[in-house]
Amino acid sequence: MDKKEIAEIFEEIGQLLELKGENPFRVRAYLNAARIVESLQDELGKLVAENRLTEIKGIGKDLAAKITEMVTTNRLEFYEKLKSSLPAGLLDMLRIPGFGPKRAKIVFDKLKIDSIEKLEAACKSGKVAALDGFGEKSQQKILEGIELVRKFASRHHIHKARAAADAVLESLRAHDGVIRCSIAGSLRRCRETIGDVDFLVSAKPKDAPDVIAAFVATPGVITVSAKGETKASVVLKGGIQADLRVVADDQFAFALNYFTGSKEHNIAMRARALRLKNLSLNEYGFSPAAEKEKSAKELGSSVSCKSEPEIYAALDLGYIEPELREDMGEIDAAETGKLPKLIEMSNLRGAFHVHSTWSDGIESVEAMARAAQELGLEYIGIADHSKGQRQANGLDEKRLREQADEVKKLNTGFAKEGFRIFFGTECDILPDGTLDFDDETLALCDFVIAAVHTNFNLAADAMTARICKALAHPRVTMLAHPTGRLLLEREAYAVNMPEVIETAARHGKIIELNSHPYRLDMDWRLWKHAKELGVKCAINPDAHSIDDYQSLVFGVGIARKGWLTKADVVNCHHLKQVEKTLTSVRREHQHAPRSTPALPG
DNA sequence: GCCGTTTTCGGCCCGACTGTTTTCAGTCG
Repeated sequence: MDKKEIAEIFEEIGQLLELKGENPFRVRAYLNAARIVESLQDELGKLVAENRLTEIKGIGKDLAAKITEMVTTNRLEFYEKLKSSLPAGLLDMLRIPGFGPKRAKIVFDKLKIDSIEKLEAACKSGKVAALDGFGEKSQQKILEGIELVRKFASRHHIHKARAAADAVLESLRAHDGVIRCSIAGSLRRCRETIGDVDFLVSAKPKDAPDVIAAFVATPGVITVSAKGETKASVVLKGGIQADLRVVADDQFAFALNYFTGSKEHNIAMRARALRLKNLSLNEYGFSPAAEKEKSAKELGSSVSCKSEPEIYAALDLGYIEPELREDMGEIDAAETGKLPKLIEMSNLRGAFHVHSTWSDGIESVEAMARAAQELGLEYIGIADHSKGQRQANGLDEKRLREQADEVKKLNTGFAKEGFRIFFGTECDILPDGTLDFDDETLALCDFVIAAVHTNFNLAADAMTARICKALAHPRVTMLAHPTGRLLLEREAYAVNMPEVIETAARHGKIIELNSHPYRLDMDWRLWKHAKELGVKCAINPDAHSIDDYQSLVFGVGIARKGWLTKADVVNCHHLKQVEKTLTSVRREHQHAPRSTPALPG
């Protein structure tokens, strides 16, 4: 079993134990282990062989034995027994908002309900309301929750959440009672997909009810799920859950930090406050750990912080950017001054992977170039589809030559303006790992982006070999959307990304960050891995229209999550440097051809 | 189940809101 499978099993064990009413700390240990295993950099087999699992914080003797069992035997007896002791549908029911493990256990014990369907039927017949601890309202809420699960099963793409959030934020800012306001939560941390949107407002206590009232009445709010004096929850159009918290202005920094999360980061911060300063930290401030019954809410913070940097400073830490707050080493780095200087939108000097009307884009090459120029970029890389993409009007050899001529002509004009169009292609990687153009044709290009657009259903091994073979091709400069474009689920594919990254490192190739606006979560830890191996990344928009350049923002967000700096991202470099990089990738391989990995079978 | 300048037991982060019950448990973030 690999890390991901083992992580999933630990996660499920955590939920199953919770359903059984087990010790919550035992539950947490499993959920924690799931996170740890998934983000391990070292090879699991190696750790097992060297008996080093228990060196990992959070993995003790018991969990190490379970991991070893899974790695060596491909199964886990404990898990199988546990799983067979409970009906599978119980886990499914936990997706219903407001319906947790305790209630799931009650309806199962009392009514033998083990699926969402049965739960729905029991609610409709009034059986759930009759249970101890339940009532009419609970029953109604469960029904509404089931409705929501069905309607909006998935998380929301960041760009959709951002658009919805910006509208709400604007109306909050316009409110007279609002002193400061901000987005918090995973949206502020730039996750690619967002479960719900968190808003934070500071206001005088007398204004709070009015701010809450205005929030729940914001256009775009379809239902109000909770409304109190300092907190409200609503569902926005499109099914995006949104929460608002109102705090006093001297609590704003603490609340912003708290609600930005992640939960894991918060836990680590609180533990640090206790350990180092004997202070308890919550969303209202710091308070002496001894004064447990009187929190910072009543007393005010014992250390005043007007902004987030001051909170980190109070704990002897440098400021940690929201994107890094995942408890993945950022606190240690902040303590020792090792936090990287993350890239900013303004660091981007160019954008590769730009389409035009030559294939399936909706603007001419010149229009895309002009738009990029207006964004302040120094260059773009045109990369239209290759001939295999018939439906996308992919270019054959003849048209590619014609397009090369057009770009050449445009460049004579642009050169006077200090702008450059690099000429390239988004060349299909065929199922066997060969490319859609021959070497002679590819030689027309300044750069070549290799991309998988067909045969998505290959097994992960075969897909990995296919991509690695293409990466080893001397003419290939970079890899496009490495786990597929997920706008349509069918364009996603299984692939062993660490191996792809290692191959890119070996051959000095660039990997495109998942800057496409329509992707689901990609594991940003991969980019930390790429950085460690010295792989250059590219923040590309995969732009088919001028609007698509907006997606560069998301690419920057992902780059920040991967702790990438300007040096790690090729299109943060200036024109001359990029020119050199592209030529050197080609030249290196002319002189030193490398063997290509064999395809399995 | 993990962890340990209290080292093999007893802690483990903290608070708001809801619904139900009348003092609190469950859920969520």
